[in-house]
Amino acid sequence: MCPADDMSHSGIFVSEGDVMAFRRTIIAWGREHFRPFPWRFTADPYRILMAEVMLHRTRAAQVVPVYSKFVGSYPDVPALARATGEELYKTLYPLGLRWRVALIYEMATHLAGRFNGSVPVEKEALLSLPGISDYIASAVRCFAWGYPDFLADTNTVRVVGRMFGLKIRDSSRRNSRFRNILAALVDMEYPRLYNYALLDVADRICVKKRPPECNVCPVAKWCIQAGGIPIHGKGICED
DNA sequence: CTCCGGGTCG
DNA sequence: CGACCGGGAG
Repeated sequence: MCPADDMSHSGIFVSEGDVMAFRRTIIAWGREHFRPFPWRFTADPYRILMAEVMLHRTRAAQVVPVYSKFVGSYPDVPALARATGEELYKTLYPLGLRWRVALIYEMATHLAGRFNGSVPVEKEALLSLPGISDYIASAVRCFAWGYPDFLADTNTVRVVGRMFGLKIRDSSRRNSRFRNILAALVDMEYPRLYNYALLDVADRICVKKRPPECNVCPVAKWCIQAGGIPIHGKGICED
């Protein structure tokens, strides 16, 4: 029996109220350290979807100029559907992963053909789009419509892995224990702010490079790695 | 579960 | 050099 199967008795969180305090704390920190990427100032699901595809295995800073040029040239699905492959290739080339050019082009075809030029809100429909899996589907649903979907990527998995002392592997973002924790932690009232904050903590504080910045981490008191856990920490769980 | 992708920048 | 707000193939 590992921590996190029940948040309130995980040894990390002593009660549901403690979980709420965690959410409030990370959101408060997130508001002060919000990274102002251009795709964070729109609720247009099309633009958020395109941003997430561009962010796939690509540094956010590298995406910024390409994203801005892209939405200027193709502000909506019809405009994208009219684009030529050569135009798209030139716009997206600086991002690398050139298979994304064909993917985005194909995506425009699906959105225009099957979804009347709009981005579907249902998880199943999003997952039916080419190149879209759990992370991007959830990110679009949360950031565009405010659904409290959890985000499981290498960064958020690293944060909860350290918090709960779970061994982090390449497969952890698809592991049910990690996913259950991430799902249980999401703030149901402010999911956008919460998920932005979690991503920003992962990027600015809980960095992959060791050691992480635990001395300035806003949620260190709920983290085994940071030496928080006041009373009965359950220790490391291997698997 | 493991492995790969790509131009770009810290 | 190594790593990047993941997804699909093997």
